[in-house]
Amino acid sequence: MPEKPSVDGLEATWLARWEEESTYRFDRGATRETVFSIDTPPPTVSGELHIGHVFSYTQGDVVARFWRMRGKDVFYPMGWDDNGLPTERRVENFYGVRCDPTLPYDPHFVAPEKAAEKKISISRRNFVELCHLLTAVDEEAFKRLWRYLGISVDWSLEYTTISREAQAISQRGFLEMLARGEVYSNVAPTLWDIDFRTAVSQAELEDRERPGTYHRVSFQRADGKGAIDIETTRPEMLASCVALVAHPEDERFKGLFNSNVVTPLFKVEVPILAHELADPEKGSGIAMICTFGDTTDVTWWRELSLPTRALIGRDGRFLPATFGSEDFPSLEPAAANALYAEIEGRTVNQARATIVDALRTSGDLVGELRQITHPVKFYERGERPLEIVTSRQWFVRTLENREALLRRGEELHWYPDFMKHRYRSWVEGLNVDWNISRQRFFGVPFPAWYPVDANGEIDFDSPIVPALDQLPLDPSSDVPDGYDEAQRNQPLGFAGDPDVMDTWATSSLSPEIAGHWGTELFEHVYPMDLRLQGHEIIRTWLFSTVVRSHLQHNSLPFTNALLSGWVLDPNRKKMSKSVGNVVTPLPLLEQHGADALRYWAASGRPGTDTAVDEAQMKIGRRLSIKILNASKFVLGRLEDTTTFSPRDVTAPLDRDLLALLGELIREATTSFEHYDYARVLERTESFFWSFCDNYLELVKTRAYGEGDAIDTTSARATLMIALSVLQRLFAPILPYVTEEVWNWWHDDSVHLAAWPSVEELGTLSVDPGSIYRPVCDALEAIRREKSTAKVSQRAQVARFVVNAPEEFAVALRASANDLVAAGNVLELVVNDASDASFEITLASS
RNA sequence: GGGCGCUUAGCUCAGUUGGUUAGAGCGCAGCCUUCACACGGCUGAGGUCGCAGGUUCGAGUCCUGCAGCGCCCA
Repeated sequence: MPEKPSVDGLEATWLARWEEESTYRFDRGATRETVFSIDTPPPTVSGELHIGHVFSYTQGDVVARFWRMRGKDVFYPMGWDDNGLPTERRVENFYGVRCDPTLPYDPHFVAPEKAAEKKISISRRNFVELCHLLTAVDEEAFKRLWRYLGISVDWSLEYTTISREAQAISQRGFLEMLARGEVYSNVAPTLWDIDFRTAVSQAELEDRERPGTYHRVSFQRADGKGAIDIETTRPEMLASCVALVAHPEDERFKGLFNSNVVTPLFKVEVPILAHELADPEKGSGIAMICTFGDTTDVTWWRELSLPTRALIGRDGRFLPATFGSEDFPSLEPAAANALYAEIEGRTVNQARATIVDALRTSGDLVGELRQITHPVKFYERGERPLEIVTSRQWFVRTLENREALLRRGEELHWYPDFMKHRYRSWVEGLNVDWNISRQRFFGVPFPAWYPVDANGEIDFDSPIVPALDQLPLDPSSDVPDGYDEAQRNQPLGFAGDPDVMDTWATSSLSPEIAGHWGTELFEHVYPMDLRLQGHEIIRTWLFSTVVRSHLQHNSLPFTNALLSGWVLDPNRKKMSKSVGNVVTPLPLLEQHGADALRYWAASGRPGTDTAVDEAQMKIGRRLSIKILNASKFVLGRLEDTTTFSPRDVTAPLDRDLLALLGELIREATTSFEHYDYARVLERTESFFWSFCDNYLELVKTRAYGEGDAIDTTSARATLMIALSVLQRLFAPILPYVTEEVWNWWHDDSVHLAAWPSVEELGTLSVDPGSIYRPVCDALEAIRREKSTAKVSQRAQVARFVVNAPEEFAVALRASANDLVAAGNVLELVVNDASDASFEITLASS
């Protein structure tokens, strides 16, 4: 035990020890009954360490540590989500490169130290190599942070989502879904980011308020009986207009349904149709349907069985089209083609200017333009509005499983419970199947090839798939059975699937990847006991994991979901890179210590957003120091700490302290079982301060001074027992300081010690608090008197008269010696009275 | 537009099934250099529990409506 204990430097000491002794190693021989398995988010290793990580992972670690002390074999792995677009983005910016899949591999390529102004184009393989290189570096940085924080994962269970095993598992999952018909490929309207040149899923959408302009455009009725005005923010889509639509109950348009109008400029005859999604309040109450201006267009197109006249290409520019053809009818093809020639190959904005000019010239633009603000759909990582592009994609059937997925949501235990609404409203709002293919590079390839017919056409409807034992594979370099490499992309040969899986398609298998699906281990850890994650990824990670487990195993992937809140900046504002208020954890860790940051994180209740609060960290640090000092005081003068038992606790005050401690244990245990770690901290902390301020003060003379041997033993035994319990109650939250003080009197780790139980306190037969509380009240009265008189707390009290009701009086008489010693009281008089009152006479100094 | 959460002391938050004078920490003020702890201790001041109704012997807690803030979904 150090002369002057300090919380500084505990991390280095104990990290090394835990590593050396494999304190947190999972017992692979454990059975399902004794295992507590945790599915923790594989963080995106973007190189940016975030205080939000500290917050959320600490909350999970606290829970893991509790279950470990409860005697569970805790399966607590850690993974890194290194595949996918965020990594590609980081590699592009970090090295100043861009992937060009048409380039050949350069085995001698060395990435520049610093990104140049102009991006270098490199081959797909070179690009993927850089992704591996950089994520390995980033993962080390994350790992250091995790370890410093004291996260008790078993690092031998570390995984990455781009590893060969993760790829094999992802590909197996895909092939089994394909075999069961749960995944299909289709050419369909797809949400498309024109900058990233990839499809994105509904889960990756976000609405952003953007200014827009309503253009009122006039459509002539085909029967020549006048015109219909529509309002649109996307006049450039006019060439792909396939219908007008109004609400079925809208009296203004009821008589016009199923009659035709002619589009201005392109002169295409289109019907007026009815659909509930048409909003009578919006614009002129009647809208044009184009293929495809937004997701509502897709719904209308599908539900009203409209033709496809898609014109936006993968680069966001207008595709070639010939009016007067079967697909693009027109009453005046020559004029339509002449105008279309001006927008073909142009961007959306350029085309808009052209079309608006033409409408103005033709007189079909009615009235003034009207500025509005409206929600526009963006890819969450994107900078320009999404377009809807028709392309071939793989989809997982989520829509037809909607009801079953809703039931899974009900089956899951949510902490906090109200978070289930997030899941439910998301599932209820699904309107397209889950698109899992991405036209990108650093991801898990689809394990499929397609036959190429004699004309060189690819037959996407008959994929050639490998056997499971051939996984993982890459169809762009591996060859299907029965073919050879020379037949790649040749007539009567084969073509590999060019896409990679969405990153959620991989991380949705985190239980399978972490638990090594296909081995016996998986049977011992799946379904996981606990999923831990932030609430912002309910619709992505949680939802997709539930989908995959439901389809693959007909089960929930985990029994309980613990949702952590957001971390807000010190001013309670959302942190974002663009605002520049993102807090990095390392300086805070170094300044306040890991236990202090954990204290702050554990104060945030499940699901509750919490601001970065250095004051709170300082309180955590102060608590840690107090634990050091109190432990030192209790243990410091005893040579033997092993001989005390609850049977030695005989004094009424001591028995009552243990009774109160028993209540604390009961509450802490129940709270932890319901993942309410914040309450455990609050109650334990409060008990501990009272223990230090009151109990220690009351018994220090009896325990360590001259006195009656039996009473001394009773006090010492109580101190030992209480200290042991308190150190263990704090251990999940403050692992460093508790390990330090535990080590002063134990050989084993506190983190492997048994969670405190009421049984270890023995039989007490005391009404909890019936003695301790009145005695504390009396002690506080003495302190108040001395404080008011502005004298030292050590000042002598000549006479202390307590007028007390019977029970109060009994309590005081039972611990009169302690009270007299702690208050430095010369004469204590306890009188029976109906109401409690104190008379304190200080000794003259 | 539908839904969820929050609103309690200057600040951050507890308040479990309705039950005495509503709690904690920080901050503030005063005091104590005390033999575990000055990276400390003791004591104190400070609240018409967002607003308006209702149920009840009794409401911070239950019900209805409203307002503000935040979020989810469309």
